[in-house]
Amino acid sequence: MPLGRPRAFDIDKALDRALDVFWRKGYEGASLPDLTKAMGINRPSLYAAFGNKEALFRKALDRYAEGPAGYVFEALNEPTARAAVERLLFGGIDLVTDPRNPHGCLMVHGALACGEAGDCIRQELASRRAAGQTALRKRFERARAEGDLPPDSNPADLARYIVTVMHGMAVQAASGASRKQLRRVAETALRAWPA
Amino acid sequence: MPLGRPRAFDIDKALDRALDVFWRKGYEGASLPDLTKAMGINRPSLYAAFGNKEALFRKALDRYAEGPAGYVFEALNEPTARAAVERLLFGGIDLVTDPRNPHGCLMVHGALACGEAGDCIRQELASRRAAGQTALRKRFERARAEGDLPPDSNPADLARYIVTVMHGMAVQAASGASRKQLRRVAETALRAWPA
DNA sequence: CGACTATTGTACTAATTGGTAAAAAATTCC
DNA sequence: GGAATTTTTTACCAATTAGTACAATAGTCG
Repeated sequence: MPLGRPRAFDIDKALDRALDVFWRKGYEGASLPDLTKAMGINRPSLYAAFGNKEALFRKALDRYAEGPAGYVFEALNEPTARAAVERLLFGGIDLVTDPRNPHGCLMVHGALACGEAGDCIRQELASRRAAGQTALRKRFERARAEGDLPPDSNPADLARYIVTVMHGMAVQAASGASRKQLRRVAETALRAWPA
Repeated sequence: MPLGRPRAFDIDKALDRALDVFWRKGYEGASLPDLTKAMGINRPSLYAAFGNKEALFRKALDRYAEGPAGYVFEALNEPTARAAVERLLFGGIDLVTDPRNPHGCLMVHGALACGEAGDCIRQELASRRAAGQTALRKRFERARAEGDLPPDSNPADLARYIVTVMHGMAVQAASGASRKQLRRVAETALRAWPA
């Protein structure tokens, strides 16, 4: 039980609200009034609890990775590369078209192009996307070593291809594509999968 | 020869500079000082010549569509659907990785997520992307009617798939992917093409 | 109760945002 | 050489940006 006046809001719920705002408007597009209003707190409370806008975004990003985007880790643990890819694609579609959330992917459109103020976050997102791609490549390398993928397949190329399709689908979702439409995209994309 | 004091700058060159700034920073991320500095003019000249920031962006967008993105029209005029798709993919890669330009696609990351101020441009970009996808679908419908695509192929799905890959590659390019890497992505994507 | 500690609300700051008023300057028309 | 017209320059505006100082408040500890 901490000392001093108790915090009057649920810090996790507030973070969820902040995540929602960043998800919908991006890092630079989300203003502090937007955030504080959605979080139901005033500005000094935000700064006391989260640091500043950038730190708040990073915490929201962590929450995004562990929560909504958590399916990625499960996908990588599927027994076969094919199963992993299917789960990645269809799980990703469910995420970026979830009616309860803003459509699209925070890691893609949180800060894809921005002014100097957001450059640091832009790089952070790019490096997280790259990390995801690397994890997938490693999964494919393992699959090839296990005979799950043919010896002439290229894990790096496959990983980049799958990630490219996923990012493209995030753009599609942000533009209003439906879950059904994206599932057909995923099925088409899977036709490129090595036999 | 127009009346009054002659304009001291080349309006087309200025627009090219503005396009470059928007391309690199996005609509909201590009500030007026960014723009005027790059264009080499001061603010009232910008407003007199282009209207306002939004009108300037729209003109830059038109220029983008006719100039750098002009390959799309040529691609759609290729004799076969397969040739059109290849030209679309590899031409798009050349565009989004052109060392002379900011990496990525203005129509994708010009305003993917933003505050209320940019919402109008966000919709404009989404509708232009949709228009491109529709044009591709029509091209595929024609191809199927001509026997160039198998009767059981789905033009709408194929168009959405190709556009998705292209948008994904734009994200990849904005994150630093090389031309060579994206060409391998395109080759992988083409394995999904109907025989 | 009183000391201590942390959060809250209000009010503020300095810088930046997009946009403009008004005068000076450069050209054409008569 | 004016009069008319348009662009340039400088200076400004109101609104918004992220961030903070400070006093009031609400708790725990002794």
